[in-house]
Amino acid sequence: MKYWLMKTEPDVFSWADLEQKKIASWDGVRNYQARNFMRDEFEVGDKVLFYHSSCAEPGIAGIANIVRGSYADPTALDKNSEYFDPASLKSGQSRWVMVDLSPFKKFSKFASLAAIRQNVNLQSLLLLRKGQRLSIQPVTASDFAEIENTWG
DNA sequence: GCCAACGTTGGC
DNA sequence: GCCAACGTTGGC
Repeated sequence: MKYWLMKTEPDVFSWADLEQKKIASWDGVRNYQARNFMRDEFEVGDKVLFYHSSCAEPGIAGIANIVRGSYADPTALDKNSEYFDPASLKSGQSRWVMVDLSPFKKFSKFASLAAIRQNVNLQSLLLLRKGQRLSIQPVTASDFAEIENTWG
């Protein structure tokens, strides 16, 4: 089983939205590195730290489960979608993929970015690296355990 | 709203 | 294949 961190703007899609939907398609990823993680490495059962970004209090709200592996993201071909990708339409197929996930556990205490920063055991977390903008990041088993044990 | 740090695009 | 210009991310 692998561990990941996935960023989302809560104004667009939040942990509460995930709990309400039960199963959500993670569409709209338009970055090759992030796509390749989903396409090549994501497996059903992987665990995901659900991260709220670009908001008043950035941080991890809970843990989600991958319930379906990667498949074509159809929004790339949809002219009316904000995620429309002209290059995909031109080639006739979406070059982007998505996965499905479900809520697994809401954290008992929200793991704010500020609090994560202060944890001496999490200093190698990619999220804390300067200039790190990847919306999907791998997380080590030990970092995942530290986060779950501290805030889960 | 600012801006640093990236990623992508496109002319050459 | 280089690289300048441009666009995006995301914390603050």
